Amino acid sequence: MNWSKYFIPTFKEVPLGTEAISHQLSLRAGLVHMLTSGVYSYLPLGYRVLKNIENIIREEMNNIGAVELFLPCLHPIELWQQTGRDKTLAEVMIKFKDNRGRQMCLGPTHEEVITDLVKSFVQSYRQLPVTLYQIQTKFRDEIRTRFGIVRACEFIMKDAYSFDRDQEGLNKNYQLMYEAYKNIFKRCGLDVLIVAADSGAMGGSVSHEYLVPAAIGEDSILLCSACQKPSGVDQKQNEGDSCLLCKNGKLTKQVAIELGHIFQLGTKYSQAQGAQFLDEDGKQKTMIMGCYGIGVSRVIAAIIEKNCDDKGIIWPKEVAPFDIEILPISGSEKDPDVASLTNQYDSELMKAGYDVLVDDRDESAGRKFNDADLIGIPIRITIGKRNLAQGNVEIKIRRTGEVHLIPKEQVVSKIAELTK
RNA sequence: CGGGGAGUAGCGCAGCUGGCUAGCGCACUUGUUUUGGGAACAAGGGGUCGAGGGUUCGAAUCCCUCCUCCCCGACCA
Repeated sequence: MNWSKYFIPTFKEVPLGTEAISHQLSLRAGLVHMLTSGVYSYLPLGYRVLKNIENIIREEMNNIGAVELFLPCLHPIELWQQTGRDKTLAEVMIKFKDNRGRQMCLGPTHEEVITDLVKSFVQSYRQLPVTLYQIQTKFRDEIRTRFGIVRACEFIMKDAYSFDRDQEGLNKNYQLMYEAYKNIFKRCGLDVLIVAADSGAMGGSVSHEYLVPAAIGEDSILLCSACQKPSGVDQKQNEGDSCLLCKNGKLTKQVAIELGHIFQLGTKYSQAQGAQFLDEDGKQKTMIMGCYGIGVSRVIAAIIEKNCDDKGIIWPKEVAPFDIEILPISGSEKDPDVASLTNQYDSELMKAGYDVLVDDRDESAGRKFNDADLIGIPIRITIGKRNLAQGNVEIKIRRTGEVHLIPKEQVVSKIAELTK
């Protein structure tokens, strides 16, 4: 992919009215663009990152037997009246009447829709358990948006729902999700803390939050000053208490971003909406539900927040918009050697399965270097006359800053070695 | 919704105690020279100064109302 033909608007200046580093970098690196407060476009580079995260999620969901589907975001209000959440979620719900006069809303979440769907098709215990998920836009009329895509009115969420015939089945599904979530965040390059949480307006009993400690966090948790772990299953302890786990440290308050939340819902929705099935013993029973959410777009902000330096973003391998950036030094494109090596590496690396971005713009070297640091592609290949005079090409690792001067014939094999 | 900050070219800003034709840096266009860490020169293009009203001979600048964006709080998954 040539930079000149892609759409990557980068900025040197810090955008007005931004404080969070992830907010600044997501705008400066041309990942997203604000339409109005809390509403963002995903530009090609940001969209690639989003898709990479989504695919990690898909793999891990599919791995535990969850099945992807796609639910509508346009809902009739009657559906929400069945559970009473037309009232409890009234403040965040975006409502309007359509041209036929029907009261509609844009889905802030999908428990009602999925329950309605599953009850239409599942009548027997033989059809259970079922776990379905989607990756979709949610709409929430936030009173206050925050830090760009961290808290937006329109955002991408992965939400999964499990339906079981009994609590034992739910426990099993819950445990599968619990582990899958750990894998997802790990693959996104994030160290998450998992804490038992209040299930709030979602209802249900057991619930866990996946949090990343960061300056821009909205949730506060108690962390041990010594072992850096959350205070365990009991968040009722107060700041300053001793850590129950390592016994060495004191608990201190730490803000964190909530990226995922899993809930054991029980029968709150299935009861209200009449989602029942005929069990083996011939009795009608209510389905037992769980729900499992990840703020996909918010994950991007968290990754940037935790993976950057003063020059820009440092993408973790699996979510990077490109694997490799080839940077021919300005002016030297006209140099036949530089040009042919650029093309050669581009096509060989593509054949080897890498996503390659070539900065083919006619810009000064400094400009290209700074943009490369800003958008944070993990590996940079610099081809310039200076090193080429000795037959060498430079490979630089964005995260560590380490530089390898490699004979030009060995570049592709060196990349293979570095990415092993 | 309470408190604070901000809105002047695509981006970042100056100008604002009432007075020249609204400016600077970056970006953009054309040309020439450049090219290993945000190049140089020259010539250009681009503005309802957030909106509306008021005061005045004259308003980006003073007054009033409103809108938008950001931060803190409250609220929330």
